[in-house]
Amino acid sequence: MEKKKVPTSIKDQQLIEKRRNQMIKGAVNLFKEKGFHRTTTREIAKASGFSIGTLYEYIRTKEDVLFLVCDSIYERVKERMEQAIDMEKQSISSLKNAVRSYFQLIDDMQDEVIVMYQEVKSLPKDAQEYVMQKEKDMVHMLERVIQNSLPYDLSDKEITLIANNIFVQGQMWSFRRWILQKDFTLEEYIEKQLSLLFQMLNLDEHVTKIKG
Amino acid sequence: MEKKKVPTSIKDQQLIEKRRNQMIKGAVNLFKEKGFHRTTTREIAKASGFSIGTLYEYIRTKEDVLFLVCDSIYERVKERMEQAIDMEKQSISSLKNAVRSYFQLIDDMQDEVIVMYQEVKSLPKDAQEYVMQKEKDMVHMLERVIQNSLPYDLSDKEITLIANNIFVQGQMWSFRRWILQKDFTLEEYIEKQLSLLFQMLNLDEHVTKIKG
Amino acid sequence: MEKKKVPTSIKDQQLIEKRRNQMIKGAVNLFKEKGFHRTTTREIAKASGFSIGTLYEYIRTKEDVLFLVCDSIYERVKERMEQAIDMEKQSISSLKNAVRSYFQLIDDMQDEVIVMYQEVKSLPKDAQEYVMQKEKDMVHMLERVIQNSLPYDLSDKEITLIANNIFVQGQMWSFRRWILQKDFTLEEYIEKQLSLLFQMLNLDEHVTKIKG
Amino acid sequence: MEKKKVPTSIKDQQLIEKRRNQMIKGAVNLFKEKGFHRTTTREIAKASGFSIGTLYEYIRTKEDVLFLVCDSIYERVKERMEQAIDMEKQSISSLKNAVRSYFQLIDDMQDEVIVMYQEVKSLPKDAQEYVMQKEKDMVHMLERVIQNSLPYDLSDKEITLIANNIFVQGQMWSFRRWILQKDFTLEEYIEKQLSLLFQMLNLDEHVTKIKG
DNA sequence: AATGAATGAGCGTTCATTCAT
DNA sequence: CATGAATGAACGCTCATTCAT
Repeated sequence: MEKKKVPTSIKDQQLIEKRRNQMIKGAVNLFKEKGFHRTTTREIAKASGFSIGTLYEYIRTKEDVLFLVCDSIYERVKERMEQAIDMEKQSISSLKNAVRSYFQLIDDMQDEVIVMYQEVKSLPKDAQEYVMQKEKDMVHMLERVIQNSLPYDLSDKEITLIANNIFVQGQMWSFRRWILQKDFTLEEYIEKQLSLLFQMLNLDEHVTKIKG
Repeated sequence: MEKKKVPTSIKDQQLIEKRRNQMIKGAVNLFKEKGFHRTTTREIAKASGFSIGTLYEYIRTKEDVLFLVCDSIYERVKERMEQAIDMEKQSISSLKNAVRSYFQLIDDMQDEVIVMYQEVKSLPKDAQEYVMQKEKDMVHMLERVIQNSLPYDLSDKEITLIANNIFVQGQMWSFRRWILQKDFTLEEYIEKQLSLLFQMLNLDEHVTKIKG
Repeated sequence: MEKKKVPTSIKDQQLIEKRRNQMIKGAVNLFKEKGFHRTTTREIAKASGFSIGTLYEYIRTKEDVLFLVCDSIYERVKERMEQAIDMEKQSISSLKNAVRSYFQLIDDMQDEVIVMYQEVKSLPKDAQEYVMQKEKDMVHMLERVIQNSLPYDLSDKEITLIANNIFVQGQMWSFRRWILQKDFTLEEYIEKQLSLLFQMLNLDEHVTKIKG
Repeated sequence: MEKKKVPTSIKDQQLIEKRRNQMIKGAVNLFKEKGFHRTTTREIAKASGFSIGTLYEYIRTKEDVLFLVCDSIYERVKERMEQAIDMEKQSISSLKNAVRSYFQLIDDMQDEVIVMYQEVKSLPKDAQEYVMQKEKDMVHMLERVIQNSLPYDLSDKEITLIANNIFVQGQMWSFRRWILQKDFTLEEYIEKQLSLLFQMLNLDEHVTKIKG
């Protein structure tokens, strides 16, 4: 898929990158604290370290900021997932590693994940679709890991479902932190979810069976 | 927990109830369509069938409307979950029924579920906690069903985790509809999730094992 | 032609009329001084005697104010022209009276005429057409007076041209005041223009010939 | 009258002239399309073929551009009027030629004439007076032609009035095009106006009397 | 108890102008 | 001389909230 471009009146590509990174950094913090709608463009400009006029040299609308933020989060998540998932030698343990890395990464980016999940709907339709596509790509990565790791075959639907479950269980660690993070450490959470997963997949040679 | 009260200047309790129901009905539709922030108080008043002045006789702030709406949705969800879960005779099949009913109900109230999950963060802190408590109550219900249905014992943590997983898999049917509902019918989704769940719980006598 | 309606959220028709008159009065003065573009909506609100919020209860856009102003000016001009032109007993002297009244009226409404002539182009297309139609109506009135007053026949084109000439000579008294009003009093201007007109129409029994 | 100078920080006179001509050319088209206020300095710079920074090396304010444009238009109009009016051998037919040329020229420069008449009011006071002076000069030229062409004497006031009428009838062809140019071709318009003029001046040996 | 006109703080956005490079 | 990134005052407009009737 084509990278969606946000128009700007600035010509220096490096400067665009630099300023937009400032912007994203500033905006994520604000969105996390008060949400997209309650954050003003002036606050974004200030948090980014430049004036409101300069902000608008690099975007057209406030929604562009949100898009830039979402896009950057996905990009970073995807990048890290790709690193974590070594597609060469796939085995049960590589599935385990992939899931672990994914959960780890969600934990690192908790705030970003929350921002994304609460604000994508504020994006204009086309940007929403673009972002959904990215999410589909990520679920797809999980699907492939599962498929390649299992010593037996599962139907596509089952794989899809399991991948989505894992994906959402990751996000859940962020957006249900108020209920989960008082009962579980990250490690516990990861190991318990993995244990359930492997139980489900009948791959429990490596983990204690839920019920003996 | 005490029912959270929204102050009003009106004395007649019946009238308050009536007007607030009009309000919730009108507002929920608007929130579904355009979200809380994009909906104006005038629109809410109009959709409720009275004037902006009257609206403000029954609430103090716009956020009160959101709270009323969220509260009402939770109430309805909880009510239906309670009906679905027959706590008397608990068995494996009653767990199955409970999960089925829960997924069914989420499907019925898709829009409402989305409204809730996208807008709670706009609630003032105290209302957020109130609503979170309700959600905890609901997860608790699931926990009890699981505990009472299983022919063996699981640790509290495992039960909590499984309950949360089920809970979120329900919500996922709503807020990931764009990815799930093109691949699955509701029935398929329910049965496949149940199948995975029972596999995980080693209760697969009733369902085909994922892998023989 | 249908009267173009400017939407408002106010229900009380009398109040609308009252507030809009305040608005028009305030706005004409400002437009006259600094032009439409240099006048801010806050200034209009202030000059109208109410807040910016109230201003926008009675209009949708700043351009609506301009339209209201233009419409009101035309309405007043047209009204006075209609009074001045007694269509019953048309004669040479009634033509004279009509022109005199028209010039008189332009003098009374100098500022308004200037506002109109400098700002109509700032109106949105549809409002421009509406206003042009009104102007055509007014030229038409002059055409009829000419036609009915003359003791002989003129071609339609000649009548159109003469009517337009008179019409513009009127306006010219306003928008070329800096060149005309230092050489002529209004009476002089009227009588001299009438004299030239009657010379042109060969109706000079009542006026001294330009050249004896 | 002294030529009004627009300050610049550039030394090279030829370059100034060159750049300003680029500027006028670009700006006039933009002003035609969208008016002075709706045109941005960036657009002017772009249309002129250089950067916004460079634009501001050759002017101090946006209004300077407008002045340069108006000045240039007046200059061109005046120049052509001077060519058209041969002051040597003045006769009735030279009056006719002068008027014809003037109308012709207005037709050629319709858009420019409209720009001028709609935007002069946006000029600063001193520039307005400068431009008004130019217009007085032009009316003066018409006055002299009339005076020198007539076989009899007219009072100064009569001459002034007739000159202004002619002048405005020319402009009218531009700014009332929506009403005139659907009924008249330019030739028709010229001949009919000339016919009325000569009737008025009792110079109708060459044209059919309006009424025999 | 119901109405709806009034308010004004505050929003997103623009654009003339400056000035370091 | 030329560039274009940076600035921020100012704009048009919205909408939650109040309060006189």
